[in-house]
Amino acid sequence: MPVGELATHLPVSRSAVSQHLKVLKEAGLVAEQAAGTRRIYHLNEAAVLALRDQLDTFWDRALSGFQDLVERPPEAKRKRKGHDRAR
Amino acid sequence: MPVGELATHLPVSRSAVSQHLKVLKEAGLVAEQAAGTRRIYHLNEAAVLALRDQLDTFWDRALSGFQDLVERPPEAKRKRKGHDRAR
DNA sequence: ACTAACGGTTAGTTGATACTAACGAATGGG
DNA sequence: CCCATTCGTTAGTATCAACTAACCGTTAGT
Repeated sequence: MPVGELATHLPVSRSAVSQHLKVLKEAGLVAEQAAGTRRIYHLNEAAVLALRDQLDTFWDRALSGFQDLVERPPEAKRKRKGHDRAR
Repeated sequence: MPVGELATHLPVSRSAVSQHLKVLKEAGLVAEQAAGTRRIYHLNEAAVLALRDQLDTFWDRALSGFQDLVERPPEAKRKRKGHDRAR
């Protein structure tokens, strides 16, 4: 999606959008293609999913670490429920 | 764990820890018990897990929303893998 | 060449966050 | 009562994220 169009959907200026997209691009979460004067941005879905996985791992470790810290008897283990996309 | 002890494990001042704990308490993520001059803080595990769930839901929606936005053909659905605590 | 459209970049502003040092209230022991 | 310990709170400081307006380079049509 082009920057300008993207910005029409958001409550901020086109310039702000441009700046955010720059950060996202540098992080590898979006990719950009030039089309004339337009810059078409695409989500890098694999990277976003990887980010999610990393956050998931972070949470797993954090919760595991907290469990150690308070030295409580371990509760019955609870598997994370699966999440299907509801569409 | 008492505030002062907690602070010895962290790279910030005791006062900073106290301030953070206040925010966490107000958010319901920790609970406090007075023991003399000491304040013993406990994690509110249920609340932390609920927060994680909410973040999880947020991500589900965000990813679902992004999928709509780019109007790509839906990929084969991938169930989230289960996470067992490795301990 | 001129013009319009697009978007990256810069400078400036604002508000939030995180920190430290210091103060003082509360607790408990001698 | 005095003293030491603990910790919440305040004031001040620094950093950073997020924003806007403006500028200007690039592209493409006439």
